[in-house]
Amino acid sequence: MAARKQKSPPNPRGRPRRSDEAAAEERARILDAAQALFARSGYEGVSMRAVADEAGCSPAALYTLFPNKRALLRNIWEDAFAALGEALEKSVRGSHEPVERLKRLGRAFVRFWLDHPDHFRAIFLIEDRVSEPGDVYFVDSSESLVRLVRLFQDASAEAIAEGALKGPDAQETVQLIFCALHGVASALISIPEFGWKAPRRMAGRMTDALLTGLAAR
Amino acid sequence: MAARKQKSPPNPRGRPRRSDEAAAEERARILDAAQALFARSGYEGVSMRAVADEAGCSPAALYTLFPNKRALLRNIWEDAFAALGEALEKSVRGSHEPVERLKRLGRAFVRFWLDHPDHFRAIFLIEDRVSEPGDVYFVDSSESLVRLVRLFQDASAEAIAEGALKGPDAQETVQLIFCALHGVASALISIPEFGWKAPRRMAGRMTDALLTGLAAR
DNA sequence: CTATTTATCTGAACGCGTTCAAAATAATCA
DNA sequence: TGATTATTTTGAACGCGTTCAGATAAATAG
Repeated sequence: MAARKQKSPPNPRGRPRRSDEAAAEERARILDAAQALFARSGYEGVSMRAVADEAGCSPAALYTLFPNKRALLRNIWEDAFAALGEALEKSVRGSHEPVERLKRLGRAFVRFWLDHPDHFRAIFLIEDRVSEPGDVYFVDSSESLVRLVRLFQDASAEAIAEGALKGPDAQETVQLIFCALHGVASALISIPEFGWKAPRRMAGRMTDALLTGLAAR
Repeated sequence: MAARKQKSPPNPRGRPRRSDEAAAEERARILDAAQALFARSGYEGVSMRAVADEAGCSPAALYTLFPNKRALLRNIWEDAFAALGEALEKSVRGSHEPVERLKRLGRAFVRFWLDHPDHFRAIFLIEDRVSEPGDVYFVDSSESLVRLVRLFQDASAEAIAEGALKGPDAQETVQLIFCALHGVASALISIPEFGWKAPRRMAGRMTDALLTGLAAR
């Protein structure tokens, strides 16, 4: 306990480290700049040089607060996850039967990404997103993401508890559903020329079939 | 008919265009160089400058034969698709029941990408893969890819014909299966820290559940 | 005040994919 | 032969993400 500031020598020499508040403020200014650029010109509009210009500092200065561009962009993802979470919650509002809830969540999940393909691309379709040692893990980086996953988890657990889905494992069930939905969004967005039969109906068909299968196994 | 060389004036002035054979040969040399570099040091080892060095020309010269880096890398994908096709064919060799065949195809499909994550990343997890006007479409760019998709299509059509899957649409059925499998591979590869319950069992669970659902609907 | 120490910031550089004007090349025409 | 013309090749440049040695800034110590 009291791990922070464990050792603060009473007379620090040299320039003092910038205060947490100052750092947070600067970080916020930079993130706002990035947000503005992303909104204005999409992912490719957000270059480190442009962000630095917008924030009024040198490109190199960004690297004192963020290890790399992806860390900087996490902020934008957080906003997207928050919006997705809202859309998901709205989709199940007033609906109580867990399997029906899962179906609605699935459709809303895919619809959200189809409506925000730039965000999906920036988040999932970039190779160097894979975590590096010392990096904050993707799935732990967003409060909203964690909460959003819980919507699926809760509905699955309930469905299993009342026998509407055959578990035994709620976690595995959730992961199957998530993979399938992610696959629909990913394939539709990243292979648009595939000749998809009914893009906007795909999520519904997928959840219906998968949940039927998970109920019967 | 006879659309090629329709108009070749008898006395062309200026330096003659390089022959088709010469162009093909040069293309092959460049692709070999790229192949070697990819095998040696993965995706990030394949830079246009490195390829040019290996092929003995200037980086700019590459752009007379390929519109961009991705077009150049399509060759490597083609090889991956060919290998995947072989793996898929091997997985259903000696198996005739169409639903069982689909299950085997599904498992083999995901297993292949999990065994070749670098290829998967290079092909699917890069944002600028999205086709541009005038570009050869991704799905049409590979003979092997087309043939591989047909394995799924044939099995699905058979399954529907004999009532083991409820269509009505074979194409849509295939697309659902493909999305689900792509989702499993994509999620497992691009979000390794998710805490997957049983990565290597996922594909089997997915195809079992999905096909059960598609049979019952 | 100056010297010292530490933290922060920046300009220059690297390799990257890509573009383009200019150079080199290879043919025909006179 | 040299002039002309079309094609290929290239060197230099752009903006990109990122790194790093050195400049600058802000505190204490004397």
